[in-house]
Amino acid sequence: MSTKYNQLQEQRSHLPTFEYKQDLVDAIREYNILVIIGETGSGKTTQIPQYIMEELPELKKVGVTQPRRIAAITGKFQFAKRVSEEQGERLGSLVGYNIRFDDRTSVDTRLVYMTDGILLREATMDPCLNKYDVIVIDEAHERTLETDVLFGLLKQTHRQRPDLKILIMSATLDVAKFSDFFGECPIFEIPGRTYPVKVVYSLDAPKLATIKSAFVDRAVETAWTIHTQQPEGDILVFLTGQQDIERACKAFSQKDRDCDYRRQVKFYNHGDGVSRAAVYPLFASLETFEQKAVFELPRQGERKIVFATNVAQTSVTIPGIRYVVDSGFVKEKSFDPNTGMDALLVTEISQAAAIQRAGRAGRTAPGKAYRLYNQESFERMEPNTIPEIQRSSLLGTVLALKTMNIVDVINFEFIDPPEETLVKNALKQLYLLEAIDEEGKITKLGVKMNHFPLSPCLARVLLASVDLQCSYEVLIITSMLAGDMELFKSPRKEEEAIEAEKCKIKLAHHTGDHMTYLNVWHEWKWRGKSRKWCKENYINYKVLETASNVRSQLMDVMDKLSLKIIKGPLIKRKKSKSSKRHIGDNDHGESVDPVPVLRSFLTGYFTNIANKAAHRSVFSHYAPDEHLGRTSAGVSSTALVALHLHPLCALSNMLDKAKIQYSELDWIMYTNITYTNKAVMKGVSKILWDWVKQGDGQARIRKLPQTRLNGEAQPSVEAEDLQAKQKQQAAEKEQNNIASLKDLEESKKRRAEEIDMIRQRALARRKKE
DNA sequence: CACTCATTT
Repeated sequence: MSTKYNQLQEQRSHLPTFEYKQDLVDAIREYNILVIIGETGSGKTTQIPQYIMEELPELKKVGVTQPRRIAAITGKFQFAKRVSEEQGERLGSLVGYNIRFDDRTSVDTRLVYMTDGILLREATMDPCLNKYDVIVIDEAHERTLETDVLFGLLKQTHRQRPDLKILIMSATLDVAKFSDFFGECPIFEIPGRTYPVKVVYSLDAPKLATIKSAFVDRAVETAWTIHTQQPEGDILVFLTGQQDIERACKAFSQKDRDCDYRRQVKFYNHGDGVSRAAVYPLFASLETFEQKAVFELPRQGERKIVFATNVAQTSVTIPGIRYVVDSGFVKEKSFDPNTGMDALLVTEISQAAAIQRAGRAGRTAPGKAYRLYNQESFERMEPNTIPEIQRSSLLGTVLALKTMNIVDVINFEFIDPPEETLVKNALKQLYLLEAIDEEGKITKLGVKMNHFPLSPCLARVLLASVDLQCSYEVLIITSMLAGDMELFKSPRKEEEAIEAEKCKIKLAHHTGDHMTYLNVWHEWKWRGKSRKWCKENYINYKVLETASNVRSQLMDVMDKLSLKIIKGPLIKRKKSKSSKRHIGDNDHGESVDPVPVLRSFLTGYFTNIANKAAHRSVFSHYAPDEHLGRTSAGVSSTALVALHLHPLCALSNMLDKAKIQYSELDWIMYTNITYTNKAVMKGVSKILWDWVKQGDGQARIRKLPQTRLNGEAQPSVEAEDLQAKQKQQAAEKEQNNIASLKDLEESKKRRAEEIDMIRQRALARRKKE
């Protein structure tokens, strides 16, 4: 061990941080808040926490956060393990890590690496973080939602516990902002170790906007030019999504097949003979084994060309990349508080992202980055990517803050405050879910909801299911929905696609997706949780595997809160001639009654209901009044936008295969909605209007105007007048509701305009400083 | 016939 230990110590002394060890230690001793700029390859993540342990014994417990688990486990989990070895200890004793489903710490652990989500959760329970003497926020430049909330909390904590050492570690982006936020604290800079990257701009593309329609083809062309004219080194091409990538891979492979390498490849030094291209797609939803190939070395005489999404920008590092092709675009999600929907749009990247993408070419040797846009376009880009907190639903965040008794959430000290409407939207939703009261204070129910690692809506559903006596079933469905990953695969080969459709139909429940999920779970369990069965039925094993983990975690929480897990009532299937066991049936030919299950879901999603148009497979959102989803013109925009079923929905499938008729559909509830080029619903089940009427959700909606959800002063007389007026309007609207749905056809044009407006707004939000 | 980038408790 001692030889290895000595070797490791020797290696440590060659890292760029080593030179600054004493200065760093002095700075940490002197200042309680410090910003550290550490470039890639400086060794900051592994070394600085160790310096604290070695030189500052009075600081007993050190917590270091990372934005992703992948960093804590695979690639860089090595760092928890590595640091342990460097300290001559076993992982989990002196040095450990704590991520969801995997806590590797003990009472003796001094240094713990964790995800920022874990620390945020701990902070909700103990805002002063009394357990720790040092908190290190690593990769702060990534500005995850969790990091941003932690910033605000740490600033508060600092006032109450000035002795807590706070270290903000970031790559060289926007650090003055961090220092300003933490009272102009000192900034410490450590150089990194990367190779120079030459940036090559496209000369014939005047504006980024003009290449938007053609960037895939242009990216393929550029990559091909590099492949045929540049010396050795692999190529990484940044595109936006699975479809782009698959198209690009196909086009590039075709060129590769058509090419006479001996004649056409100008610059060639892969040894002897003819070179070939090894083309790989890379995106997060790719199966693990498919992803693995990307990280293997190319065969002799081959050049690796990887077409990737943004995963390759931050989450994974591919060895051997010397050329980067940057399309200049990214698919970005942004939550629109006016409609309550996520927009997923192809948008221009920021300068910071462009720089980061280019940097991927210089990890192993000097490299080149080809931008498909010109320098002027680069200069006109936003300097930084809009932080996640300004384009996400803040439902969970606001619930967490309310749990910490922060009533005035609007004025919480965010480093980059989100738009007020974003916070207000979350406040209203939380009130409707009964998580906060009229005064904006957390309710008992809200406290319970916050215990669950779920979106507040799903947590509410789970709690409702306990009262409705079907928590066993709802727990399963909730676990499957929590990850929002695709359960059913959609293979690209035609024969396979047909097979996959058949499987989906076989597993489908007539009420829609929620019960279908339950069917899938039961079948999977029936088959001994087999991976083979998943493969044969075109089901994502990963989804069921994580659902299984989530389920046991949720069960622990339910136990702690003394919530009962109750099996729902069964219904007897009508006698059929065949003795074959039906999907979802038990051994006695009984199946789960869908009614209590769906009513539980409606408790959390009663605002997500829609009604089908007369003769088309299009739905119209039901907005009981303008408090949810309203535009400044006072028109409920969601109500005007046509909602579509996602092609993977059970109902959509059954409609296609004529298993059910359009006329059988009336009201539906959805758990998820996203704009791409239209509004698409996922997680859709049939419901009855009676259930909506019987719930107390509608009454709460009417009470909204008299609430003070951010702890504002008493409502004025004027507001009460407004409330009375709105009450009347709501009643009128209720009556006109059915009639107004018939106007759907007429409002088709307006809807198209609305969609356009919403997209414009999403883009404008990006543009806004 | 049209489909969701990336994270995480």
